[in-house]
Amino acid sequence: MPELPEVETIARALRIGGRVYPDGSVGQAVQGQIIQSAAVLWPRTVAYPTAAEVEAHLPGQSILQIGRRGKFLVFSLDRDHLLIHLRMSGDLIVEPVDRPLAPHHRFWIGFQDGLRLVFNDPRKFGRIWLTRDPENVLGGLGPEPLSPEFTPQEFFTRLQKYHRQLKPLLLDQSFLAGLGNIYSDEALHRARLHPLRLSHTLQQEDAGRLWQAIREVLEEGILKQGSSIDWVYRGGDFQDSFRAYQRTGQPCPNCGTPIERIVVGQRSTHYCPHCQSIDR
DNA sequence: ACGAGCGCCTGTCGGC
DNA sequence: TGCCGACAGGCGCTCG
Repeated sequence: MPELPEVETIARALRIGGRVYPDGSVGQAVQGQIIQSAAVLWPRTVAYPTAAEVEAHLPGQSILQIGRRGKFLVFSLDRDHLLIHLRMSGDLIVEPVDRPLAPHHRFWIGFQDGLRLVFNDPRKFGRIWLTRDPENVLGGLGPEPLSPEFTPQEFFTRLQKYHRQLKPLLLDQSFLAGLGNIYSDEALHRARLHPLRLSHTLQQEDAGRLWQAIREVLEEGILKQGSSIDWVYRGGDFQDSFRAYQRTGQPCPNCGTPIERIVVGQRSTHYCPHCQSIDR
């Protein structure tokens, strides 16, 4: 599920609790909990250091703070930082330790009061890191799109710097942290920019519209608690606000022209051929 | 400096 | 019904 709004939704739920899962149970907060045990069920889930070291180093540490950087969840512990990337199909679930382990559980942390935090990930693409310095992992990320440091002027300048198609550029986490396939298609549609338009051809006004559109779709996404699509229900409602993503053949909300689907960088890309013209 | 292709994985869906 | 390809919210790698 994981783009910025979904990861932010999960981070908030782990901080304050109250997330309702598909089975109707309600997840509790885990911020402040003391880790009692840790188990890695699929060793390749651990990107760094090793499954054995993760299991050895986590017990005894407290979860002081739960944050997000781009699509990474950041757990600040007494000594280390636990970083989790959900990739395509990962999710974090808080449940009682006496519940049987589900087939797609890859990693879990047990707490003193009988709860555990589980990393569930059917496709096994998700990764975790345990490191003293989170910058080792997060250092290459581009700006945080909802932060005050991300300004229209700075965005315009960096768009000029590259001669790249907008869609792959927006998906590049070193350019901007947090956008994925859904929110980049939605942002480009709202900004009325073609996904293959080259970044350096944007005028300041185009860049300003794109900057605004990115902030809008992310803020709306967070407000709606992310997008729920396909067979994995997540609880968010932003899918009801899609204007382009997965709307191939359906009318553009602006002009009625059928939305088209092309493949860019191996990813489905949805856009309105009328509103999002390739030439300015 | 770019974009394309592929691998990593499991599951769902539509067509035949 | 069963099989088979296309496709899925991500990203790191190689290759031109």
